[in-house]
Amino acid sequence: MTPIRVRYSPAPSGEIHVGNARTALFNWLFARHVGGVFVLRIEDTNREKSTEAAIAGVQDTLRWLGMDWDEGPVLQSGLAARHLEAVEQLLADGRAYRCWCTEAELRERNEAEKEAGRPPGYDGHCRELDDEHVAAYEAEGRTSVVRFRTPDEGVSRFTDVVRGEVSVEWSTIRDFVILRSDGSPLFFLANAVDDLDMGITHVIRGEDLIDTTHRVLALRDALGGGPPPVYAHLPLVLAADRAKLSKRHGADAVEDFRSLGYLPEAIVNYLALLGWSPGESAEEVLSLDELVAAFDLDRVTNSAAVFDQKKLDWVNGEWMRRLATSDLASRIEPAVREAAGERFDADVFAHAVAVGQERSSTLVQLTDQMDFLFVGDDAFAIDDEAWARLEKVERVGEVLDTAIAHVEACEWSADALNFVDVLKNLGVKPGKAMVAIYVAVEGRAQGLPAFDAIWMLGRERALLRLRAARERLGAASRAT
RNA sequence: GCCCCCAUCGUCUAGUGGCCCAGGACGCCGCCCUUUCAAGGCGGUAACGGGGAUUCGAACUCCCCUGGGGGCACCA
Repeated sequence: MTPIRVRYSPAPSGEIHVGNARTALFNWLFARHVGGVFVLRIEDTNREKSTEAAIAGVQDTLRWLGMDWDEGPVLQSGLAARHLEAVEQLLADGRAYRCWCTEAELRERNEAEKEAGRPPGYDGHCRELDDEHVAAYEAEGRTSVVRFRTPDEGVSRFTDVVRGEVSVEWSTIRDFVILRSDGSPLFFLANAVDDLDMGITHVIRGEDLIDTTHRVLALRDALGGGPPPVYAHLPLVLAADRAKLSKRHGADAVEDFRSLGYLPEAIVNYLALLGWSPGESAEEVLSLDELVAAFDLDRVTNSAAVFDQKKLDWVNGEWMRRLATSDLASRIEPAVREAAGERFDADVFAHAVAVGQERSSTLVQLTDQMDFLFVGDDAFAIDDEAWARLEKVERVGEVLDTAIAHVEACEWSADALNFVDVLKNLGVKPGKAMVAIYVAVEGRAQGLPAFDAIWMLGRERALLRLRAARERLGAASRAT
């Protein structure tokens, strides 16, 4: 039995888009599920659009998401000799021919085709050129490309695992270029040759490529390449407005979500749910291992899916809470340490992560919540909006006085610090009154639990902030 | 313009002729819990695009319409 082989073949022209990452994921999950081979192939035949940085970026992103590859990265540009050989073979067999038409000529005739109500595309002008014409073109100094001769009639069909029978009339597909005038191969050719040479058995990719399959399959056939691979065209990932997801919609690349504080576990989990489902009433929060075990091409959906960041937020929150606290801490420690500098305190940090873990849905949120701890007392600031909330608290002056008195006198532990009962005795609603404490101590109306915050800050620094707030309040009330 | 693909709650989806006056998840709304915000618990809102046909019976099969998406490059 031939081993199952799949490939993920991105074009290195930028960051990995989430839709693209989803394609990588489905290939990877499928390969791991069936014990096959996952090949990473970089489709860089378009040298102008490919960069070293992008090639490295693709690998970083894949690794960060938790996907590894068994072979590669194979750079398609390094396989040029073999591509050329295939072109020569097609030329010799009469399956392809040289075309000398200039860009201007093509454009002109294309317009004419449209006028005549026919589909635009190459008209076959150079199909049967005699030597005389060729010599004339060469004398003119023209350069040529190589075009593949597509059938004039008949139907091309293939069976897609998720789409079923897919077919198209050959008459609607014109002769297409497989070799540029500079001698470099195009996607169709390189794709067909490499899949053949690499023994790829399953091609899993986005639905936007479904129409190209006929051409690639015809090329493969002309090259004498045995039975075609199994095709599975995945539904597209769309933005909320049902258009193709792009930068215009905000975050669209995996790296964007990474810097927004999303966990790789969550991204991969969420992406798996886009175009695939684990089945009837099954748990949706799944680890990579669980996904591998559950994944099945048969359960791939066939209609486009809208990317919903709200659900990603939820999945991420689930993963934030699922992670061991120490693991979570290690993921943000470098950044917090760097921002804190001298003021960093390992014990305080550990405590902050522990109490922050269940109330944040992203790493950024978690980090932001503890910034009041590692900021210098002179740099500590309360924004206007938060201060307005404090001022609105009923009997806020008394609330702050009570807090100050309690913090000054109580035993030093997070439990003993709890002055909810004292506030009740004062006759104010703790739920409302505490807002003032949050603002005074943390600089914002919501954040880490207040008594933990005070404890982490230490008696001196907490009192400094509470007194400062009381003073500012006093000054304000005198002024009015 | 031509070609291809798709069509269940706002969103992701379950559903492959009777188990469905359609189930789950996110979101949203309400209540509870509560030191803020969350988290958590409980409950609620909400969908088979339209029209034909087949059938004893259609979300599921077929046809038409409509809608959405994709493709038609010397991009991949």
